[in-house]
Amino acid sequence: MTTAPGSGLAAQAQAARPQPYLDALNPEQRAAVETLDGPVLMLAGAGTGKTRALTARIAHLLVTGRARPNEILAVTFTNKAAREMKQRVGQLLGETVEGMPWLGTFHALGVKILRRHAELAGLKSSFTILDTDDQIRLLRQVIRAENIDEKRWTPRLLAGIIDNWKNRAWTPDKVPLAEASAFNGRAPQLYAAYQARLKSLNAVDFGDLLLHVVTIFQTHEDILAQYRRWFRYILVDEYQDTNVAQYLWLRLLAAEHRNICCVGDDDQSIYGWRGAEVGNILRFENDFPGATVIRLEQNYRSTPHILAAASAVIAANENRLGKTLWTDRVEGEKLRLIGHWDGEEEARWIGEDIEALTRGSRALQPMSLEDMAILVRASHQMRAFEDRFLTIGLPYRVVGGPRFYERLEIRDAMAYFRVTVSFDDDLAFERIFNTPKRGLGEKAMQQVVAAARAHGVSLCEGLAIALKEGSLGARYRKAATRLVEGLLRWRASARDGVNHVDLARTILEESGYTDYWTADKSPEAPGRLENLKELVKALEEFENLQGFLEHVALIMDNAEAGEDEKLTIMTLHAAKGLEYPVVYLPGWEDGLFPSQRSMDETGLKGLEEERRLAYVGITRAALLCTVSFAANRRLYGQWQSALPSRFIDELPAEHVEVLTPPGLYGGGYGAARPGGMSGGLADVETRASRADVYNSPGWRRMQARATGRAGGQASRAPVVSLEASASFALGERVFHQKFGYGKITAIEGDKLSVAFEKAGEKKVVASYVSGSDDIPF
DNA sequence: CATTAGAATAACACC
DNA sequence: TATTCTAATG
Repeated sequence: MTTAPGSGLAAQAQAARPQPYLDALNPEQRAAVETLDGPVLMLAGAGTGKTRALTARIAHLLVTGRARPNEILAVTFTNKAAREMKQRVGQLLGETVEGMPWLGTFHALGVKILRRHAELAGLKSSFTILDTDDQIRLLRQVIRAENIDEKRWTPRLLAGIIDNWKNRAWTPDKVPLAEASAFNGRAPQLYAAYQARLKSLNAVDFGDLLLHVVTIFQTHEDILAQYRRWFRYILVDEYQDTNVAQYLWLRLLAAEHRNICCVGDDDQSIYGWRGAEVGNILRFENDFPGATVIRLEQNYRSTPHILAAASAVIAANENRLGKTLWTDRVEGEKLRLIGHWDGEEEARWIGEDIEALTRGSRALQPMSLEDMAILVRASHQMRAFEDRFLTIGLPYRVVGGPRFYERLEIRDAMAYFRVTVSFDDDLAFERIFNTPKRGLGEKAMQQVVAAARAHGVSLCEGLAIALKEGSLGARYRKAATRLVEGLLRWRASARDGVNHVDLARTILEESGYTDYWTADKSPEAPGRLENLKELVKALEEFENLQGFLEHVALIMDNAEAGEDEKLTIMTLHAAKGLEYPVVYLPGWEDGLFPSQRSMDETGLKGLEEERRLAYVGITRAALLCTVSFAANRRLYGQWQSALPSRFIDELPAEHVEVLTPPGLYGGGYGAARPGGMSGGLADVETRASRADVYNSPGWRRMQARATGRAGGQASRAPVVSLEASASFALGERVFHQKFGYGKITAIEGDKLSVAFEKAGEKKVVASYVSGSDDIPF
């Protein structure tokens, strides 16, 4: 039993220390900082300085001696946020706070706790964390083992289901019958089999990091009590995005002292698909009766127009607590809206606009690229921008795109490290077994599996045994022996304390992996070698291989430390919690944003989440926010056309400046060009027509089309084709991307029956067919 | 066993 | 369109 440190005398002595960090706070923030005891719910709108309040609160806890750094549990949503918070607390206190060991994401904290009590979950404390890729491969094995058709019931689907269950803290035996219909009712059984496989691999997936810890807390009074004593104060950021498992975790820990402070904004709840429950935030006062609720509503980030536009959009949501953000700023740009013919033009326009801003345009000072961000709904939108910016040489950085650690060569290399660290890691072993190619194929693997099964050991040991007892085909012996010897040698080196960076290099060389890529003459080979070098370099920052592997599993954000100024491209999700002076929000088209899938799957709920995403996007901007959409976009190499997002209708006209791009709606006057648009006569001259555009027949027509023909005009024809009628006539000769030419034999609504010349009679959706005379060439 | 051509399929967001 | 999977061939 430790006595409570920081109480009594120490606290009094320290209370006298200066607290300059309080001066910078408004009354609400200050209340949030100084109400230290008991439950506190901070409802903090976008840009209201909640991070400032949170960090000040931590500083206050430390300065007043209420808690030591290691007695505060602070949960953030992303690793980036955790880093930033650590740094800002350090700044407030004028020194780096050594050790806030319990400041991190739920997952990072989960690992930490689980490592201490792994045996209670049937694991060794050296367990590995599987990434999504491994998870899918493992699930495929499980599905195959049960003789289920993996085409109909895909591993991906099962992964989603299990993830969902884990988010709700359901172990296989706790899955309610009513939820168990997928996979012909066998999903819980598959889930159980999967958990068993994980255990035997000494591995966990992301969901387990929470689930196991909750289970341990629920079943081991003593351990829970220990942590309750330990974490004297609990802080939770982005509370609106916590799922049930996380909620239970927090409630278990806070139940006794109730010193829990949750910060959230129901309007920024954008992780419903990951099991987040906005209900958690709405229920807070029930869970913690007598909670102090503090609202932060003064926005320090955005100009009035931006704020008004964002507020108007979010106001369309039914289910919200309701908040009124205000600002005492007066001046500022309106939100800009612009439509484009296609995605490429959108990218081109944004590129030019950005360049104009760096030179100084509009009423704004020249801007640094660091101050600008393009926020997209889906990561595939990034490509058009990357292509464009590469050609014009505009430096950019992608956050959260295809990640470094997901590349083939990096995953291969890491698999080698993983097996070296843990021979039990069958998944990694499978990966390296014949990588690089060493003549050990499926047959060889089967023999290894047989040996491993017979002795009840891992594949790696199975291979060693098979070699020893001679059950491995003669043709495989040479290569297999080399592999086993290599692994043993590397393992021994690791044990002898050989520097892990050198060891990594050795592994890559001795395994033949580096040579493999050196010998490869394909154009991407040099890049891959380059990446491997980078990987080895990255190891330097860690103490050993294991530490590195853990880092990689949890921290997938590539926080590239770049000195050069770069523009940022990222998803809306990744942008939460960040702010930029200049923000571009491209791709506001129905179907893309709001995403069709989101609406199909969860209906109104999904739509409202999309709308919150729009709100998050707009509120990232401090000075200038530009929304854009494209009439046509390439999807899977097919041209698709779309209507402007319904969220665009929700932007109040008085806060929006509609720009007309060259070439659309018959526009094209120079005033619309970036660089040429700064005030002056042109502005006055075109204002009326711009407003008209926003309310123009063309606009209305596009709206009206929502009910009419949807999609596909494959033609690159001029703008006029937007107006061309799309109706088809019986007997008309048409062209289809896949089936070629054919004649229409029947029409039902938007479905056509077509007798194709090559493919025979097919039913197709009208939008995939074009009249044969406007085929693009 | 490896290579290859052709087919299938994919893409919503993240720790 | 770009990647991945499959079956057929070397």
